[in-house]
Amino acid sequence: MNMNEAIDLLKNKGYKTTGKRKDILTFFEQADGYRTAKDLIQHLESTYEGISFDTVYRNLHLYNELGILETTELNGEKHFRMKCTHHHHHHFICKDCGKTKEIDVCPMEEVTKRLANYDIEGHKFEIYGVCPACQTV
Amino acid sequence: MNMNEAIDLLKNKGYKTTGKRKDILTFFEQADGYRTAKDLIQHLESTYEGISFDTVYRNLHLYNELGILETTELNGEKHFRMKCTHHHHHHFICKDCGKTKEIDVCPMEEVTKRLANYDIEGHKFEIYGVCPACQTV
DNA sequence: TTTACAAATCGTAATCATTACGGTATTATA
DNA sequence: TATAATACCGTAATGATTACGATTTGTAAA
Repeated sequence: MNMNEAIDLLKNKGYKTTGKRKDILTFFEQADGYRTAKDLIQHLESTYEGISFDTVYRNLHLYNELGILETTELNGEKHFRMKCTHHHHHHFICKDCGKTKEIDVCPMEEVTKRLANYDIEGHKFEIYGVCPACQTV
Repeated sequence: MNMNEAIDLLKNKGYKTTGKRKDILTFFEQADGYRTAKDLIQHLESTYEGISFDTVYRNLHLYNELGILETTELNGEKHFRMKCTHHHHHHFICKDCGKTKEIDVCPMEEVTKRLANYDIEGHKFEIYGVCPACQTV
């Protein structure tokens, strides 16, 4: 998902494309990794002083519902990033900068075989650590 | 990890084995799956009316540090279960009853190869859904 | 078995992320 | 440009978790 696809999606669904909505998309497009609501608020404050929590969280939820953003929970805080739409994969997540690296390994085919009578609704596979750019040594 | 191992560990480390601590262990031993702090408080209330949040959370953290419990974050709430100490594996987690099923599949060997310059500190692989016992059909 | 003291607990307040809401402003489009 | 639906603001409420001074309790030495 990118900026233009997201804006088209908003328009097609009848949502208004406000300046704040565009700026939120730009923020995540440039982030290239996971960011929190707090990160976003801090970023938006420079342009929109006193922006409301309501606006931020409402739009994060909207984008999540529309499949513009994907989310994960780390350290008791929700993190968001632009949704990867091209093919199924997982992520290494850098705990310092939040940037992600695609991992094209998924063991679900094998796992599904072993859970014959289970109703599988989803799965999560994430690798945590420090990316090369953030290593101080 | 089981009740007796946990109590021995507490004693060896110089922690006191109070009635509440034992009851918390019993609760998780019988749970056979993930439970929240709220679940635990509700259970303890029947024996210890007005038990303090401090007591509950302090002991959950202690048990987590000592490797008696393991934890995961679901729906914005921390969930705890007795730690599996025998060998490395992952879990299917039933969203209705919290019970888990061991999954002896872990793709980390392959993943490690693909993250040569990355400092890997941990990973999470969980499968979510409904277990056979909770399926209403 | 008392005593002494560190550890554990209580009762409650504070914190942090998130959600909710009534009133106002803005956007899309007719 | 008028209109109505949508978005936003300012702020209060919620829910999980953390924190803290005062009090109680286990443990082990005397």
